[in-house]
Amino acid sequence: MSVVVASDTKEAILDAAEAVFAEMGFARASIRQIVAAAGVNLAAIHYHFGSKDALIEAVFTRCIGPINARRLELLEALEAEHAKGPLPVAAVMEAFLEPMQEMRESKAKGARMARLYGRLVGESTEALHRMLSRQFGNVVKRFSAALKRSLPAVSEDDLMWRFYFTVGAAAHLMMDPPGLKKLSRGRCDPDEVDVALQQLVRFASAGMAAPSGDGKGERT
Amino acid sequence: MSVVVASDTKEAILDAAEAVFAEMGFARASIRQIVAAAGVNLAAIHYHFGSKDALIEAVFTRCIGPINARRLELLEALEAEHAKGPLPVAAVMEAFLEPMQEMRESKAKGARMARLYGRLVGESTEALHRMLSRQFGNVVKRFSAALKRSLPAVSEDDLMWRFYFTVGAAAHLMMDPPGLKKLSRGRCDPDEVDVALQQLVRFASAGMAAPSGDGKGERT
DNA sequence: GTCTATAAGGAGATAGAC
DNA sequence: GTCTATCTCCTTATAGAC
Repeated sequence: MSVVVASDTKEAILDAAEAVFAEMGFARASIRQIVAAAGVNLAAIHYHFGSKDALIEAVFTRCIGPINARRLELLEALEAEHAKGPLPVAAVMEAFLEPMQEMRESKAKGARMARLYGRLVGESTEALHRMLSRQFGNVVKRFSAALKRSLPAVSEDDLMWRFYFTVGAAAHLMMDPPGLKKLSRGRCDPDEVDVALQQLVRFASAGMAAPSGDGKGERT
Repeated sequence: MSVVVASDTKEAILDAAEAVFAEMGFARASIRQIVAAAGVNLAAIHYHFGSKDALIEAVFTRCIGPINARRLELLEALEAEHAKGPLPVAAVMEAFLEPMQEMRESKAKGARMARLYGRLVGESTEALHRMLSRQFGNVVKRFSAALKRSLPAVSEDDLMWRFYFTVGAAAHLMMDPPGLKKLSRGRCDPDEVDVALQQLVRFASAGMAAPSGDGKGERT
């Protein structure tokens, strides 16, 4: 009853590559480590993917695709729910941030994907940059429009800046959990994903809605 | 009148290493590229620093040290100025964020250091992590205390989370200027450092002062 | 302190048998 | 599709002359 698993070794390589890239970063990870982890032959990577760079792209797409799909799904549900009234900014931010964080809940694979996700932003070469633009273009467009609807008083440029800062905050959280744990001496634990998500949503929502300093009157 | 330049080649290596690391990342940069850029011999790096890892640490320290010193300086000036009244949160955030951004103003070296700074957070190995903790420990302690004074209504843990998110947003901005420029189709330019700083300070200040959701009533 | 020369190994990629 | 064997290149690091 084999419905075809699309080549067993190809999937094994992708799984192993995801783990190794997440742990080592793209540059330091070697294809020899990956094939060892996958239990396949060295030449298999070049047979199935052609090169290490192509493998990186494949892992990247497989990782980020479902997250972005889920983001758009949540946003659409949100827009349907609030078809008439205003779109709460916190809900929009949660639709963006939760799919990334919820991956961390399924312990093994989640943690790996989270680390990988952070690396994608951090270790940006020109090739990775082009991929990021391609993968995120639609998400950015859709969320920008939603945020514009949520916060009509904030200019489009301001929203763009703030959305970008939010991505940075989220990426930092994904990439570097030990940092916060150490600096807070254990009191703040990014591995408590629901707490982390709540903190991030609150921070980002407030940042998004910040007064635009067209005048000069900001007040704490 | 040589007042000793602390070994000419050592400085040349540090300068070149800073540039190469900033451009390539720590892992992909090779010491051969560095000695070529510095115009010194291959063996000089091992003579002066011992290993590539030690060179990374030296470059890191030289890069981050003045920034953190300036941060503390600005914070102390701020505390002196507001000895009695409350400490405006936006001013505290600016004291933290401006030294990093102002580096970018001196075009050549500034841009390199900014990129390097971003990489330090992004490309974190365990060794780099220990260094980050060491270099940032004092800064975090001092700014946490200041923020606590600025925002007595926000819990210490919340402040810690939010400070961490701010670091992520700033690092993202340092590391990945093309990302924002591309996504905004050129409208938002991180190379306009004063605009970028203003945007970041506003976003972070609002995020810092976000309502702590002790109850459940958040409102846009 | 600075150099040349080289050691010793890891990297990505490939040819060709099975 | 999978394997072995190997090619070629580049890496960090070091030994030892000057």
